[in-house]
Amino acid sequence: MLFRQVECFLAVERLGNLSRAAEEMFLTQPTLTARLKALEEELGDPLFVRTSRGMRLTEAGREFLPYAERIVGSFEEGKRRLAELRGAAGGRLRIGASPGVGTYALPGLLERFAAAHPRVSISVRTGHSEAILEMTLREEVQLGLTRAMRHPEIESLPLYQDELVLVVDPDHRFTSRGIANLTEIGEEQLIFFDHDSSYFEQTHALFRNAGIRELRTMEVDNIEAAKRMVEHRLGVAFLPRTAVVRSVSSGNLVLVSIEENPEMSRSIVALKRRDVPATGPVAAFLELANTMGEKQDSAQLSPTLATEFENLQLIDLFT
Amino acid sequence: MLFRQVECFLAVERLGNLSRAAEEMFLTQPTLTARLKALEEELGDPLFVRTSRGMRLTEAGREFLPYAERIVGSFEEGKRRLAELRGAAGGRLRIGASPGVGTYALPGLLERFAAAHPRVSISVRTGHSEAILEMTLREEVQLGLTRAMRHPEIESLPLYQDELVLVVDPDHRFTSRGIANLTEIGEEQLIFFDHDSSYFEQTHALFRNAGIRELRTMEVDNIEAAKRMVEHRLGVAFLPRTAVVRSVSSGNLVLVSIEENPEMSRSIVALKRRDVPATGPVAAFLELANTMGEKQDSAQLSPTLATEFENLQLIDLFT
DNA sequence: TAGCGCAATAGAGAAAATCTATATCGGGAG
DNA sequence: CTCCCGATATAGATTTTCTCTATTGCGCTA
Repeated sequence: MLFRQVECFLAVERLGNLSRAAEEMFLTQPTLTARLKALEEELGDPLFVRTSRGMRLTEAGREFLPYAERIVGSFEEGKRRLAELRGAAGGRLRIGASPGVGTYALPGLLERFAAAHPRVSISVRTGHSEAILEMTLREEVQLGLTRAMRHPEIESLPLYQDELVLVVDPDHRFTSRGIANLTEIGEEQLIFFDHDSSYFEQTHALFRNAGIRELRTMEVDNIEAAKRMVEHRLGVAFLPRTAVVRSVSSGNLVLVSIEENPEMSRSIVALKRRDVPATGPVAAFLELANTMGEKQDSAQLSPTLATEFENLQLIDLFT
Repeated sequence: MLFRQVECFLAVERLGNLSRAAEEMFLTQPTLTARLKALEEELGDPLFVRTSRGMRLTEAGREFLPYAERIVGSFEEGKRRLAELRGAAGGRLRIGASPGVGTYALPGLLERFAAAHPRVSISVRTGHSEAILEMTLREEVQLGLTRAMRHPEIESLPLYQDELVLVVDPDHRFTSRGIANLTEIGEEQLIFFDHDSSYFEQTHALFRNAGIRELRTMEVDNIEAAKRMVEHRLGVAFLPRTAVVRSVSSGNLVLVSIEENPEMSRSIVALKRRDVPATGPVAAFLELANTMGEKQDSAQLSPTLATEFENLQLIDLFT
C-alpha cells in the first residue's frame, strides 16, 4: 500500500494542503489523512506539521522528499519504458539467422523495420539452422530466421518461400533460350554453395531421381562465392532466388527456367519459443515480415505471369 | 498496493520460483500469483514466463527489473536515512544563537554534541534575540538559543541561568577584598559590552534604583572587547559569568562579589516552534543541553559553598 | 502411465481502505 | 470578544481488496 502513500506525500507536499491534494487525487480528505498517517507510521517520523493553514514539511519530511520522488519517478519511468517497448519504440531486437536469410532477405526487412522503429537496437547472429534453433531455445535470440524446423518448445511463423533457381552467366548457351532441361544442366559444371545446407542434398537428389549420375561439381562455402564463380563462367548454379535477384536485375547473372519444373523450395520461418509471448519489437518485426510475406506470396501464386514488374517487386522486397 | 507487488516481482525473479518466493515472504502461493498478475496488469505486459519448472523473466520483465530495484532501493534508503536522523547519526542541526550564547556557552555544548553525533552537520547563525526569534519562526534555524522570550508560536526550553558578574583586573583595589558595594562600584569607570543587550538596561536600572546617577561609562559592542578593556585597567565590567569563567580561572580577570547581592540573571533558553516536533539532531541536542543544565543548576543552588572545584565544573561545562 | 512439482483458479473469509458525517482547532473579521 | 471560516482529525459504516484453503491443470520424469 506504500505507493499511493508516497504519491500522497508528494501531492500534499506540492500543494501544501491536504484537502486540495485530496481533490486532485479524486479522494476524500480523511483518506489522505489516513494514508499519510500510515506512511509516517511506517517511516517512524512525522513528515508534516499540521497547522490550521495547511501542511508543512518537517525536517524528516524534507529529508524524505528526494527519496519519495525517486520512488515514484522510477516507477513512472519503468512504466514508460515498457510502453515504449510495447510500441517497439525502444528496446532490443535479437535475431538469429541462417547465412542465406541473414545476407539476402534480412537486410531488406531490417531496413524497413529500422525505418518504422528507429529507437530499437538490433543485433543479428548468424549460424546454421541447428545453431539458430539452439540460440532460440536458449533465448540468446528472440527469433530464429531459418528454414522450417520442428521442436516441441518452438513455434514456427512462416515468413516466405525460398526457392532454388538456376543461374548462368550472360554468355552461356542457356541464356538465349531462357530454359533448359535437367539432362542439359547435368552436363554443366555445377557449383554448390554450401555443403551443410539442406539444399545440397535436395539438389543432388534431383539429378539422382532423373537418372543422372556423373556430375561435375564444385563446392564453395558461401553463396556470394558461388555467384562469382558463375559470373566467371566456371559453371552454373542452383541458388536461392533471394540471393540472385539483384545480380539478375543488373545483368551479371541470368535466370534460366527448368523444363521439368522441379519443386525446389523451402519454407523460411521465424522460430520463437512457444512460451515467450511476442511483444514489443518482436511482435512488430513479425507483423512487418508478415505483410511483406503476403505480397510475395501473391506474386508467387501466378508464376507463369511473372513479369519484369514483379521481378522489380521482389527486388524491392528483398534488397 | 504497488510496493508489495514490486517486492514480489523481485523475490520471484531472484528465486525463479513462485512457491519458494511465497514461502520466503510468509505468504501463500496464490497470493503471489495474484500480486504478480496485478503488477503485470498495471504495467500492461507479462513480466514472467510461467513454466512447469518455475518462473522466468520475459523481455519486458528484464527491462523492468532495474526500475523495480530502484523503487525498492530508494524506499529502503529513505527509511534508513530517517532512522539515521532519528538516532541523530546524520542530518543537520541548524542553530541560531545570540552573541553571548554563541560565543561562550555554545562551543562547549557543540563540542559534546559533535562527539556524540559525529555525522550531524551543524550550522550556527548569530544575531540579537529578536533576530533569533525571527529565524526560529521562519524555520531558518531549528533552535534559537537566547534569553527567554514569549511568542504564541514558540516554546522555550530552559537551558541555563546566565548571571551577570562583576569582574575587575587583578591589580584592582577590589581584588584583595573580593567584594564591593554598589556605591564603590558606581565610582569606577563602568564598561558596558552591548548597548542592545537586555543586560544594558538592567545594569543601569541597578544603579538608578540605588540612587546612583553620574556613572562614568564606556560602551563597546562585544564582550571580548569589554574583557580586554578591563584587563587593561580601563574600568570594571558586569559580564555574563559564562563569558569570564576562563579568564577568571587563568587569572587575567578577578571575580568580585557585590554586597547588595542584586539579582542580575536571566534565563537562557532554546526557542523552538511549538508545532514542529523535536526529532533527530534537535531532540538529541536538547537532551544533551538539559543534562548539562541540571549539573549547573545544582551547582547554583548553594552559591555560598562555591568552591574552586565547582568553578572547575563550570569551566568544564562551558569552555 | 502414475506421480511429482509447479502455477492457476474458485470461493469464502478476513483485513483494509474509503466514504460520510462530525468534531476540533486556530486565525481573522466584525 | 465572539463568531465564522478554512483547515485537519476522528468515528463508524460500507465497500473493496486482499489473502487463505482447497482444488484443478499442466508438463516433466520415473
